[in-house]
Amino acid sequence: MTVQLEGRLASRGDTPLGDRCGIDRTMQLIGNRTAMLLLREAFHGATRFDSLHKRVGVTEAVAAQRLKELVAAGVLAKEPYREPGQRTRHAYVLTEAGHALLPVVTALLEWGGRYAPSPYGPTPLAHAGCGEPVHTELRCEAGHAVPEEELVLGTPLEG
Amino acid sequence: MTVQLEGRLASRGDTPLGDRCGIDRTMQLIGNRTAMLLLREAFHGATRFDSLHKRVGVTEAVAAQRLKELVAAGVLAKEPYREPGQRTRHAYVLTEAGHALLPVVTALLEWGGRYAPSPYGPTPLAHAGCGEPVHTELRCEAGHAVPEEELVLGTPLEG
DNA sequence: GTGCTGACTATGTCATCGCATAGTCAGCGG
DNA sequence: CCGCTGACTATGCGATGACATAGTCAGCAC
Repeated sequence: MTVQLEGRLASRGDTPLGDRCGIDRTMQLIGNRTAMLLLREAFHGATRFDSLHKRVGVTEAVAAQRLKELVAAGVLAKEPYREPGQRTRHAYVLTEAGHALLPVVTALLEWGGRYAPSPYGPTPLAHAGCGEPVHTELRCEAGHAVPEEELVLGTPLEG
Repeated sequence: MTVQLEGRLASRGDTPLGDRCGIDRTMQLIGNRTAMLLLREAFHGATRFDSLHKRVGVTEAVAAQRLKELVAAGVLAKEPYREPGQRTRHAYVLTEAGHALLPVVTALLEWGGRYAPSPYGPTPLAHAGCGEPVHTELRCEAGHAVPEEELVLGTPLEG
């Protein structure tokens, strides 16, 4: 019923993990509502400050602050671009680390659609190739779907 | 390079999504560091208040508050139990909605291990069945791995 | 060089989240 | 019924995050 633990983790008693844990570090970097919503819009293809702040629905000050943090975290990069007849502007684009956050974003989206339903209903994800619904799930490199009770957590401190 | 949008979402201009978005609702319910860390410990099998608050490393007041919120959100349930020779206590156990958060937690863990590295190294996930490393990824119901550029987002407001 | 627009920055205020310390409360052992 | 322990609750304070309003700044159009 719970994740299996290995090595030092298995008998850590009640000592806190602190920043040994990747969840903690991730949440400290990008674990707030506004950052996630900015990422959502980045995945939707929004790149301009104006568009991002309006679509997320926060004030410019907050958007500027969060975007600065996301750039500092290496999740977004500021790239100069110029449209014809326009001055040079900066686009916020997802870095590799940013793109790697897609499972986080989709997992939050799926869960919210199912367990925090709204009058608007869930937002379905689909595969462009075959049209089938898409889910965020655990798979091992051998291709097996991994249910919770078959998940083993190693410890980073040994070996 | 970005998620493809369908229907009303495709041309929403710069209007905010607000709580039409499952990401937003999820983040409002459980989108803070302490809640995620409490869930981490719940997945590790911790059920008792004392254990949870110590392992997460927050004060009792904060743990009590967050646990109350998680119970209200339907993610944890308080269940009475009695050990022999002990008085009745309450265990915090994951509900079905709570278990459904596993992909969120593992996605955060994986990302942190890779892109917010610590001196302790990443925490590897493995499949108990075959020993292979496990990843949180997007799959369609036909079994295809879905890369970002093949992901289509529907809109909840039509049909 | 004036105006316009996109992209911020500044200020002030309020709510939320965290910490630290201290207090409460229930019930079993003695 | 006294004390201990686990599980909270209360209070006070500082940091963070949000909002609203207003100001700045760069550069192209004219």
